[in-house]
Amino acid sequence: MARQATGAAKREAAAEIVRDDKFNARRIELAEAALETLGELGFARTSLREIAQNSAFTHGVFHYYFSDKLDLICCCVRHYKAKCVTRYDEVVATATSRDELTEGFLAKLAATLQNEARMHRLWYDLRSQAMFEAAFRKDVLEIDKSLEAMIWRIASRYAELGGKRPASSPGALYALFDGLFQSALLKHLAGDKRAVPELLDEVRRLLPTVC
Amino acid sequence: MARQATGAAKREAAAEIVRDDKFNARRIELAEAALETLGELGFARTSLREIAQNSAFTHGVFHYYFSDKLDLICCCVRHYKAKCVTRYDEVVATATSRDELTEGFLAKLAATLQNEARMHRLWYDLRSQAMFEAAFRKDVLEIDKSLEAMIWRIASRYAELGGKRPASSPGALYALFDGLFQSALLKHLAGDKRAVPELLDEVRRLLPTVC
DNA sequence: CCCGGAACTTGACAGTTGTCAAGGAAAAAA
DNA sequence: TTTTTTCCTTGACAACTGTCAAGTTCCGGG
Repeated sequence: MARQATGAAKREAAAEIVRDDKFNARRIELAEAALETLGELGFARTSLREIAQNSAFTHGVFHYYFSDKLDLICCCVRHYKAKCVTRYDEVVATATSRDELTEGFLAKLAATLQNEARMHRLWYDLRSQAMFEAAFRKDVLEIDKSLEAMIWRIASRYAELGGKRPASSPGALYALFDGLFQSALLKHLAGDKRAVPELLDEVRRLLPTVC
Repeated sequence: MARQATGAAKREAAAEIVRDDKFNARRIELAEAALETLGELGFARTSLREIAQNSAFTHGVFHYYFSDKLDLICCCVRHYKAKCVTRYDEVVATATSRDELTEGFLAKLAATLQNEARMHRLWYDLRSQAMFEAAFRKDVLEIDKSLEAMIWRIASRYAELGGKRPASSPGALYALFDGLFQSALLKHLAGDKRAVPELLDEVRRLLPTVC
């Protein structure tokens, strides 16, 4: 009897896990669809109906899987993070010289700026929203910290390959690169063709002086 | 007859100028009122009616003086600029040593972060909006350039007082300080008491290394 | 096969939005 | 004063918003 009960309980628990997994998988599907529209229109102009229309889902589904709009967008932000934070890790892991690391980093940087401009402007948009909407802050601050760590890994490795140590704090380094990227992104979106090469030049010049 | 016509034309032109001045003055009054609500709620959550309710005006006036919502907000941004860009000029003009400049700069920086957090989060919000809304780009890029020049004036003076030259480009310097400020602002708004002192420490440490 | 619940659709709701037009008040011109 | 122009208020409009509840479809367990 006890065994049976345990068996039933186990099966039930397993079923619940499966259900939860399915539930979460669907949430991520929906979040990914939402990110498309958010990246296109920005937070201010994006409505749930617009998201639904630009996707294969109806607007009701979003309310089945998310308690409200903020919940959906928080999920989007968290999902975005996972993709973003490991972008340069391969370059860091495989580079065997300062030059190799520099060129690998710059190549990815340029590709990101050109091919994923929409996702990144959304990131800056949501980070600004976090200054108004407390519900976003926890996730945004966490992502910011992850990005800072990502930059720090690059800088540390770069310094290591030159037998040095980074010359400034993780916070300052991240501020520098993030500021440069943000500025270049805006110029790029404004149609300035020099934005990308100028960013690359600037970073190329800066790397040896900060690490 | 010719004299009369000229006189009449002159008088008419003068009247038109007066009318324009009054018109522009009113626009700025309205923009200033709008900035209050925008700073409180952010771009996404601010409606014309909300702006009107938080001010002494009715919502119709805004449509009398502005062609549409974007026109109003562009005017707000432009007006904001004028206030912002000269913030540190007095310190730069009066400081007679590196220490004096440093302390004056840091004092103003801390005061800005604490007392004008709302206006500055609005600036970051609108700069992000410019990545989506082309109508904002021209003004935003122009302000960004003015801010870069403002930082450059500080750095140049700081370097000059030490008999040196700034060690990096205006763009990189602005990116660095802007990035640090943005990050500190977010932390400050999130209730992190260490945000302000940490920003000051970081800037104090950084200034001698970049100039 | 059937049935119960999960997954999803649809339509409606109350409230808000930007915009505009008709009209009144106030000021300037005559 | 009267007339005309400027300035502003008010109310209405259609469209859109987030939310929800009633109903439908689908699927797995019994």
